[in-house]
Formats: sequence, C-alpha cells, structure tokens
Amino acid sequence: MNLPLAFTYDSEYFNVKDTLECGQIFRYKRLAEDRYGVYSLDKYAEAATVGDTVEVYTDDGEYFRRFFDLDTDYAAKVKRISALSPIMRRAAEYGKGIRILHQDLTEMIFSFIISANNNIKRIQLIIDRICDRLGADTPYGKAFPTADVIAASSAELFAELGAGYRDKYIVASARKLVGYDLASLDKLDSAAARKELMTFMGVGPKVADCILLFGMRRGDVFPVDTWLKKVYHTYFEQGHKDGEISTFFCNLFGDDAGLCQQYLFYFQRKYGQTTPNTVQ
DNA sequence: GGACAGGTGCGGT
DNA sequence: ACCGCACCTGTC
Repeated sequence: MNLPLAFTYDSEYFNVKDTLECGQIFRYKRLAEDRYGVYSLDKYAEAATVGDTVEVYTDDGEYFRRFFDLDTDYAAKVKRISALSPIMRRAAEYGKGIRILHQDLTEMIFSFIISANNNIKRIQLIIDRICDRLGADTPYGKAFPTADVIAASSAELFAELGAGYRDKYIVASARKLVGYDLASLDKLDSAAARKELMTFMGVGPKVADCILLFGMRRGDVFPVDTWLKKVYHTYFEQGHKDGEISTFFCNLFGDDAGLCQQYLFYFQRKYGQTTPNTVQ
C-alpha cells in the first residue's frame, strides 16, 4: 500500500497519539513511534508526526480532514476551558492535542454497545474480530460491517467473537437499525436524541452520550464512566448521586462539556492510575 | 487468582 | 422512580 500525502497540519493542537488513545476510537494501530494507522468505516489513513507537523497519508483527504475536525479552533477552546478552574487548566493543557473525531454514527453505536463494562484492549479485540468476519474487503483491510450485515447474523456469532453477554444487544440493535432513519435524530436536541438512542438494546445513558459526542458531534453531552466518577469525587464538589454527575458537568461546561470530558478522562487515566474510588 | 473494565437490563420495592 | 444485582471474558 502506497498512500499519498494528502495534507499536513500543525501539531500543537493536533496530537495524533493523544487523539487516538483518549478512548474515542478503537480501530487504530501504532505503526511506529510517531506513526499511526486509523480506520473509519471502509476508509484508512496514516498520520505521522514530524517535528511540529502532522503528515496525513490517505486516498481520501477530504474525508480525513473532516474526520480529524481540522476546521475547529482548538486553541480558542483550550483557552476558554483553561480559564474555568485550576483542574481544568491542568487537564486542558495536558490534553490540548486531542481533537474530537467525526466518526460514523452506526460504527459508534455498535462500538460503544461493546464498550459497556469492558476494557479498551478487549473492546478493540472484539471489534477487530467483527470486522474480520463481517466487514467488506477494502484495499486497506476490512471495513466496519453495515447494520444490515450484522442484523442478518446471529447472537451466537458475536458470542463466538468474544462479545460476551453483549452478543444479543448487538443483534437486537442491528435489527432495529434496519430501515431506521438515523438522520431524523439530527433534528432532535441532545436530550431528546439521547432518550431515543436509549431505546436501543445495550444503550444506556453513558453509551448514548458517547454515541452523541463521537457519532453526532453533540458537544453538549458528558459521558460518565468509572473514571469520570472518580474525577468528580476527587476534584469537584461532593453531594451529587452518580446518576446526577453527567447533568452536573453539562451545566458546568455547556457546549464544551464533551471536550472537557475527554480532557478529564485522559488526564485521569494518566495521573489517576489507581483503583476506582481511591483518591490519588 | 481475584478484581476490574469507558454499564446495562432486569426484577423488586 | 429508584435501588441492587448478575453478567461474558481478556487483562492487569
């Protein structure tokens, strides 16, 4: 495979490693110290960091320019978020190279159904096996399968591929997606779209927020997982029950909530590598 | 070898 | 509406 250089971009607010490893995407691989391969649907790109420049190699530069969110001014966002509080300044400074990717909605639905009560290594393993088994061939490997193909499969297949008890969630949601008008979700506000997404089997509040943030570009949501619960209890005011933490952060951060969540998640995974509920 | 994973569905109050 | 609990399985 000989991919052409499609474009370059300044690396100060585009850190490829941080963007890919902050948990928003599962289909990527480290090819070398400063070179990563990234898959989205049936597309593929490689991003290499050379000095203060990121070089992106792909056959579809238009797709990946959008995918990497290169039209958004992250310097302004980091500046605004840094001004909020000392902890946000630290988290934003640490994660300032993270960009919220424009990922495919269907791929996000299945990926985050699989992510529930799971670890990142295993999530990647399961998704890779699903693509290998059901994805269409591309010049770069296997594509992410369509909902139609998943719907035509059985729960037993996904159990075989290691999905565990999520096997039936994957199939049930795929069958609901057949003939479903996902574009209609764009007309809803985030709260209404979240409620609708939660009618899919395997999609609860946290997974719905991830789908909204990573698959629908809704910056005004705040996915709360074990790491963010720990962040809340460590750095923010006490007193909210777990089910209220997302709303608390949404009210605090507004339209920057999703990006703030990524900064805090990545920051906590870096500096809070202790068991949950243990204050570092 | 046990605890833990980027939680959710379910049944019981 | 709000608990508490079981849950596949790879990794640490």
